[in-house]
Formats: sequence, structure tokens, C-alpha cells
Amino acid sequence: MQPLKRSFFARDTVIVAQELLGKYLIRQIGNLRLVGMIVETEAYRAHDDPACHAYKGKTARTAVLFGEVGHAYIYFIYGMYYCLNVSAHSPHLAGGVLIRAIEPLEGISFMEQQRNKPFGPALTNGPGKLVQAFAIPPTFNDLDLTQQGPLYITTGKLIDPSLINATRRIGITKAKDKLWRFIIADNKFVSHHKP
DNA sequence: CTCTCGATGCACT
DNA sequence: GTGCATCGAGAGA
Repeated sequence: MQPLKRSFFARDTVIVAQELLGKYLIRQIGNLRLVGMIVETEAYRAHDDPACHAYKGKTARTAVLFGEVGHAYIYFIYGMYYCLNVSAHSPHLAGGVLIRAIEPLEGISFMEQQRNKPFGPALTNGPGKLVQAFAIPPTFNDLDLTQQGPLYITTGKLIDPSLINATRRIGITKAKDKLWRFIIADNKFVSHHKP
């Protein structure tokens, strides 16, 4: 499996969100390697999406969303969780894809320890949960995810387009009706929410 | 199974 | 001071 190329992320955020399904998120901690398949994503783009952190313009916090594509955007939320995004957008725009859930493939016992939970959907079926399971620190903000290193994304499993479902995004109050959450149908590690 | 609610800290107004 | 791109516990059905 090779890291995704920069050009993968240099396309419309909504397209990148769909195509990230099935790709592998890799976390290298010394000799330990964690691998998870991306099974749920959400697109957030600045120019037409009030729910996007970058909608009102560039600030210190959201600078990564305006920078080179393929970098990690990690933000702190609700006083106790972090969420992981990848910057992705067409040239001269801004935006990113929230990684909402992964299916654990390697390093499961380490994830169980991180989460203090047994193997099952609750291990990684949410954005805060997967960051905890993968031990991703906030200092990884702006890390280049197209280069092999402590955290990166590689090619993975090909997902049949008929298995990709689009739904409304979770937990937002603005631009609720955009169908920019993408999930792999029937995957056990996708978070379940009302239609 | 469903729904509600509190925890907890920071960016931004 | 307000509002979060969340989670898990607890109550009710």
C-alpha cells in the first residue's frame, strides 16, 4: 500500500470525501503499526458551506484548511475531544474531509487499551473515538498525510460505488440539508444516526 | 431499543 | 458570554 498522492486531495472536497472510503489510515508508533479502513467521512468546504470551520475566512485555527492539501487538520471540540480531518479542495479554495469512523485492521489490542473498551463498533465508530484509539495528538495538526511517517493515508480496498451512501452530516446546526456524509453501507463500524 | 443530558475548555463575538 | 463537526451514562419503553 502506498501513500495517496497529493493530487488525490487537490479536487473538490465532496469528491475526495467519497473517494477516501476504503482507504487505509496508518499510525506508526515505533515498531507498532495501527491500520484502519476509512468507512465514514464528511465533506466541509469553505466557499458555500456555513458549517465549515473555514467558512468565515482564515484564522489561526483553520489555517491548515487553506494550505497545501493532504495535511491533517486536528481541532479540539466540546472541551474534551479531538477530531481528524484531511485538507482537500480544488485549487484556490479551502476545505477538508472529516474522518468520522474507521474499521480496525491492525493493532487492535493497542486500540482496546487506548479506549479501555473491548473490540467492537464502539472502538472506532466516531471521530473522537478513532483519534483516541489511534493515539493521535493535537501536535499532529498540519502533518503531511501523503508522506510515510507517524500518520498517513494509503491506498486500500476498492469500494463498489453502489455501496456508498450519502446522508446529512452529524451534529451540525448550519447547512444541515447537504448530503455530504458518506458511509460504506452495512459496515459495522459506521456510526448509526437517524435519517 | 429510544431519548436526554452533563462534562469540559477554547475560539470567536 | 456563547456555541460547539462528541461521547457515554442513565432513564424509560
